[in-house]
Amino acid sequence: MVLQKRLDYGFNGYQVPPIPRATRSARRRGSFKKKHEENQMCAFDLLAIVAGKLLLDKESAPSSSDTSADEDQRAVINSAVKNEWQDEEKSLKVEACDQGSADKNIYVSDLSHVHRQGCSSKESLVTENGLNLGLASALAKPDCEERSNAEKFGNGQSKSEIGTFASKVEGGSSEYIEFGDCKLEAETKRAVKDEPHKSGMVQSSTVANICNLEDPVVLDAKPPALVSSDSSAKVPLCGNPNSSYPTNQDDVNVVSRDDDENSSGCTHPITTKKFFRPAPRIGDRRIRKILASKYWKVAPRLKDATVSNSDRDLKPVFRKRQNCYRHRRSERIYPFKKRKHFAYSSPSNSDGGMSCEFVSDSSQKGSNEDASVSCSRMRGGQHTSFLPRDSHVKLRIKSFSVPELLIEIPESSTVGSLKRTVMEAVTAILGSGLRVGVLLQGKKVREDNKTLQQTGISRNNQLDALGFCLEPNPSQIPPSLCPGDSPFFLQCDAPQPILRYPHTTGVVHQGICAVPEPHANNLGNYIESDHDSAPSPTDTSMDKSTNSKALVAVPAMNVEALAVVPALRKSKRSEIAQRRIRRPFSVTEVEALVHAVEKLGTGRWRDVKLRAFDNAKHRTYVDLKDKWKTLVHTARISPQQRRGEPVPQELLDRVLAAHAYWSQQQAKQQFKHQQAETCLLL
DNA sequence: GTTAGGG
DNA sequence: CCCTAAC
Repeated sequence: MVLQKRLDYGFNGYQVPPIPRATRSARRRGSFKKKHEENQMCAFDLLAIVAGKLLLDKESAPSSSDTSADEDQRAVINSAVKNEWQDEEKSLKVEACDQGSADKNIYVSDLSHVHRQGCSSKESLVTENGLNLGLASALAKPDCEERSNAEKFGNGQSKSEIGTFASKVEGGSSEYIEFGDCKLEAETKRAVKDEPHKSGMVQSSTVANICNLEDPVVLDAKPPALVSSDSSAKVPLCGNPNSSYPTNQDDVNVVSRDDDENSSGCTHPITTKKFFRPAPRIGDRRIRKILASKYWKVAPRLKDATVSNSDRDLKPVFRKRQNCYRHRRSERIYPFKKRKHFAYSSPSNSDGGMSCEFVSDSSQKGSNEDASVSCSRMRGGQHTSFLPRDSHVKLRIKSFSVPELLIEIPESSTVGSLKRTVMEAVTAILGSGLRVGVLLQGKKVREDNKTLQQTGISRNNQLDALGFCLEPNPSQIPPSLCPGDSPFFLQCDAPQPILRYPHTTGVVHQGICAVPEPHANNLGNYIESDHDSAPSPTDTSMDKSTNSKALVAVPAMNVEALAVVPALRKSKRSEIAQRRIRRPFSVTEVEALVHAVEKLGTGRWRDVKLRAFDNAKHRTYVDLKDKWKTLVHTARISPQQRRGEPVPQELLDRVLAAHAYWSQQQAKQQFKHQQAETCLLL
């Protein structure tokens, strides 16, 4: 039997960094690190940073002036992180940053990373993803392994639940971080007078899931939707029913363009068909069990103030989750078809100098007045140079949730394998990069070049209507979509995309969150696969708009809802690979490749790389060799059989010609060799 | 570290 | 795009 579990996690608890697979050979070759560095994901990083901050924010509210508690917590986190990363080369360190009584935060920073990025250690740095992972792992333990460090956090602070810990992330802080091509700046500020925690993620049967059309069973299951119960939370719908994948290109993108693309000076927008191949029919007759997402929901919050203690909120959740685990027993893993799931590409790996920026303001609604316009708190220095000179819109993103996951795993799988599977799924999704969509009044704002003022986002009364959603990255995003002139603004209400993760299909269906509100009916989803393909019904969800699952970002007011952390297997971390994102060659690149091969011939891939792709860091000579291989193949097949961005026939002809020529040369060489040998023998 | 080829 | 063998 195959079990399908819908997993809804608060983003906070599920920040999984892209973990490169360190194969033995990779380690041996020392390419591990390089690969790792190549896998930068700005979009995700951004989110992780924000979420990570929240998660790590000082547990205690502004009232906390207990320095010893700070120390304790820091120590706890330190040990947790250390424990989590002990097998890593990097050293993590927890730092406490005092930013005023109301802004006490604890940061964990990967010093080496910081250093590498050239950031001043004095910056309020939030760790790279790694930290989040470590913490998440720690937090997850109570769930899957009895007690854990997570609880220690709380216990030491008279709070004993993760939720509580997470709920205290209200603190304000400023963060600056640079991820290669991405420069992020996040500023948050504690709103001292937060409204009572009243809302959280609750389930709503009114909102169905966006499910894989291929799986009627799943569709029928209609897992509960995750919606905000916070009446005050106006979460714009995320996603657009009509938004097929390509349209998303217009979405604000946190990532910068590819550097190597610039050399070509030409970018190629993704064609719709590329991303809409219908999910392969699997003929899956297995019975699938859809587990209500509630079991996986994170720290649901009760609307009424009766439950002010987030601890209480969390306990049930953990129990449920524990049950879930217990019920899953098996001995065999159904490994993910990872390649199928790494289809998203993240443009974040830009080699260029473009930097994107993210400014977040945490002003609460209660203190929104100060949130609308103000630049006074902008830090001086180099970072602000990326900020608009005019009035600043301050937004606050309380949390993001990881896109929904549907996982199939044999009943006979072990719990451990389930964990690994989930981990892989999450890693795959997040590791592939996320994009951020901006919604205003439920409508997607696609004009990336418009100013906030022009779109009306900057208007105070519109801030509440502003929403963000996470979307998996398309296989390729026109670099141009990340204009350096558009700083990123995010707000608290962040609906989250839903992701289906059927391992059998190898196709990820992505639904974008929707809000149960009647007017808010935007649904969007797309199918992504690692293959270029004919357009598939972009509306796996549209047809079933009612089925689309709503995952509403945690309302601005509750943060604790994010405490849920799925089981992470630190010990298996290294086994969870992060496949490089797929980055189809553009015609321009093909052109360059062909030209170089014409000149240098096959078999000199390193030279080809140096000659034509020297500044395209993500193109290794192996990539070029592989590309040539596929080019030759492509040239030989009929145009109808070709997929992906069409390569001009002229180029293909040259490919064949060059291939033939150099093959001949090679043959000649061999012949000569043989002759020489025979001569010697004679 | 490169190259070649299977997956 | 990954992985390995072979050099």
